[in-house]
Amino acid sequence: MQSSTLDGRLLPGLTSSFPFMVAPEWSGLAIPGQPSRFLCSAEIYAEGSKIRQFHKVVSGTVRVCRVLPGGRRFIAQFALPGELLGLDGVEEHRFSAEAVTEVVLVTFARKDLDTYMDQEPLAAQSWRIFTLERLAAAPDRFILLGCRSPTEHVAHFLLDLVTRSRPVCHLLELNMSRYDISDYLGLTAETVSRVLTVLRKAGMIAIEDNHTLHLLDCGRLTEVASVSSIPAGR
Amino acid sequence: MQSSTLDGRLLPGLTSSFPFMVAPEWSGLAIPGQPSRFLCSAEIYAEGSKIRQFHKVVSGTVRVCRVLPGGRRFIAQFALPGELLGLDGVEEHRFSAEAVTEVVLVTFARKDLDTYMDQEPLAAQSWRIFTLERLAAAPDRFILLGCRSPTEHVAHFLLDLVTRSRPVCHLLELNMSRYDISDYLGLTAETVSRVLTVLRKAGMIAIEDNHTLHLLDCGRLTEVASVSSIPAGR
DNA sequence: CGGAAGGTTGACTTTCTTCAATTCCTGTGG
DNA sequence: CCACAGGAATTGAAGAAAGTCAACCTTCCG
Repeated sequence: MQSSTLDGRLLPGLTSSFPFMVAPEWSGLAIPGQPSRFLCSAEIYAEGSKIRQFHKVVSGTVRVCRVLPGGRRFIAQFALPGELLGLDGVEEHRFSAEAVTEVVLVTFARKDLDTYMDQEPLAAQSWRIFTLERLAAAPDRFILLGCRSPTEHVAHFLLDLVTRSRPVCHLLELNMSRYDISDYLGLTAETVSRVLTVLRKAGMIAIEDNHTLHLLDCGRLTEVASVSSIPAGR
Repeated sequence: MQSSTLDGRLLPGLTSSFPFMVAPEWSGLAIPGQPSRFLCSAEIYAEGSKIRQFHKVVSGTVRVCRVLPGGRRFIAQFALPGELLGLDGVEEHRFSAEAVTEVVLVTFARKDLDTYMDQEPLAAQSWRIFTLERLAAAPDRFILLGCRSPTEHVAHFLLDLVTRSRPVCHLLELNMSRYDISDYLGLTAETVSRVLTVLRKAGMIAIEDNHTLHLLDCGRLTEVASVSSIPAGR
């Protein structure tokens, strides 16, 4: 899904399963020097701040979120190792980004993006692939948020996380709190907790501790995750 | 929002308030001949079909939708005049597109996109602006779908539609049915109807007929539309 | 004129949230 | 190393809100 072919050659693209690497066609845009480090809970950028850079997560987990007028918080994205961060706006950030764990990032200059891509056709192409994929992926989340049952939504979330994490075994490291998860899914922490309990009692997952899950039956989880198990609507 | 400057010159971009026009830097990619016409309810493309083209709406309204496993339908997008259509996938369409009214489209070849943009820096840049804007806009809908109250969501929908329609007066032509609206907002038609009644009784809108609304008090509508009027959640 | 589809309204049910109480971790200091 | 404190997580009971079902009304088109 992530890579595409050009002249029969594999295009690594901007995001990659090797988070610590920057593809050669992008290295010219990376800001030189050591990757930047953020402690747990540190703010990476603030909502409303001018966008000067974007980042690639080397290690750790980042939450991209906003506090809504009523005081409620919504998390737009969890950025995992290998994924990009900081494209949540055109001129200024429309969300803030915070480190869920300790985080290491490589940084790219945003203002040089256009001139850089005019000179680097490979970079321009991998950027187009990346944006098109992301654009095409957004409606899936629309569906989850719109036609969600909490169970479907949580199950999908777990499968999504384990797919995006490198070790595709049954182990799932949940770095974020239940509150983070609920603010990402548009639910309450209580509901998330209840759903996890149901899934555990049904034997689909095992909860080693609050931040370590085992996905015991991915087949059944996938079934549960497929939207609209029951409801009618319309 | 739509246009950006390059060398002090205004970049019209790919989408524009003049739906019948194709910006000069894009004309080379447009498939020559008459714009294509679709009757009301006609299918423009099918879910799962290979993506060969994308379109710009000249006139009419298009719904981009998918029928979910349980039989429920979800509408990912309403494409209005001047807006683009057919970017709902990388290799194949992940949604189908249907004409809500009679629809006229101009068509672009998808396979020539990469080579074309390598030759046309202006086209490449307006494409980047477009995709970045769309990418940055997606989270707003996440919030609406996730933290929605039906009232907030419907009010926002009305304001969004009237903004995207040319005549920015208080008149709003609703081409789609209540079912379309509900499938777009992740609600039921009954709920949409109830909310409209509430807004009407509160004097914020007037319902001339089922497809013609007057937004009488956009200020108050905007207030209502701002997410999280009341709820706590976390 | 009549029928079918779309739209509205009402009563009822289900579901999630809310509020509250309890338990479980984690990290800190004695 | 253990005790303790504070936050995180779970669980339960009650309440609110949207969905479901059903009836009725309206509009549009043959």
